Amino acid sequence: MTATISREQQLNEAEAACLRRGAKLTPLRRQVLDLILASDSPVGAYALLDRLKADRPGAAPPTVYRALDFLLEHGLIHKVERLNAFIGCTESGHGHGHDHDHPHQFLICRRCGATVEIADHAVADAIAAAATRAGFTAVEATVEIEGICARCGTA
Amino acid sequence: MTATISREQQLNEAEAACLRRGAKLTPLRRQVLDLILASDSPVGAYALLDRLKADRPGAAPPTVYRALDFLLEHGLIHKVERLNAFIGCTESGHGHGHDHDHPHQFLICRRCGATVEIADHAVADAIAAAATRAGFTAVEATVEIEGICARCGTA
DNA sequence: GGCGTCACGATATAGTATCACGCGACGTGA
DNA sequence: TCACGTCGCGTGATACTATATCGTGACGCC
Ligand SMILES: [Zn+2]
Ligand SMILES: [Zn+2]
Ligand SMILES: [Zn+2]
Ligand SMILES: [Zn+2]
Repeated sequence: MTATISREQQLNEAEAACLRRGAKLTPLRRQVLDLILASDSPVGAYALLDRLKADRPGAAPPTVYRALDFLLEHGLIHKVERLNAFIGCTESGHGHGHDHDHPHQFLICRRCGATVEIADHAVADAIAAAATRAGFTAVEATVEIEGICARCGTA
Repeated sequence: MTATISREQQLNEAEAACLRRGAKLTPLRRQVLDLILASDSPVGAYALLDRLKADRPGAAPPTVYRALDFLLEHGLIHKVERLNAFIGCTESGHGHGHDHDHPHQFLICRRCGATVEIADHAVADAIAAAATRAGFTAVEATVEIEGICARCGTA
């Protein structure tokens, strides 16, 4: 399990997921997603724009933001608020496909910048309980944990 | 308990807390903190700047960002990442003073924008446990829960 | 063919945050 | 008393992030 999936394969799965939802993963959107998946840490919109310009000289901020909006909307990527950057969703292709908005948390390494997505039920439950206790109806939660990753901690 | 504290009193407590830490709550910093406490929802840096300009025509972005950095560093305010805005820490004056960096979470109402800080131990513990399980050393966590507040939910 | 929707190009602008330089106030020790 | 370092802040420029607006061509539908 947790076998490494090729980017090509991820893209194809994403395309299929979009079709199931009645949406289209156009070449542009596919390319932006590919650029995000190709990076091992979260990528900023303007970094994407720069890379995009190599292929599409006419690309401008709205070009990339529109693609990002689409990918976010369909759960193919997430935004890391602390970094103003975007990262591919790793919960796809592991059984339950792309939820539109599944509970997730990020572990962000201060030293190397590596950011991994986890989906911890205990955290999600504790958050839901805390919200309820405060008379609050939780819809979604941003959880971004900063610290030192295993690789950097043992080095 | 949880008696309402006047802003004046909060400011004086903040000043005392700074002194204890060997820092100075200068008039400028005090004024920025006052503006933040005066708002019932998180305030953006440029909104603060506009209000600051009434008193200090020369104020510029660095003026407010330097004050914000100081206030953040000393735990007097927090940043709400989802909103790019700042809010006073409500854990002060309730016994344990201003921790430099205490665990906290935000409940952000989608309808009215009201944002309240909570300090739920179960959430903090669940996050610490999840991080440990992943071999990650957590240092601090951003937790921002979006939904509908009690007031808006019952209306 | 007329029409609505959608994806995208293109230009401009808004909103958020930092850099770099300088200067005066203050404390400290020679 | 003076040289020196630190700190707080003024000031101008710049970088970085995100959105508004208008136009146009492709496509599906009737
Ligand atoms: Zn995900
Ligand atoms: Zn690391
Ligand atoms: Zn607080
Ligand atoms: Zn509300």
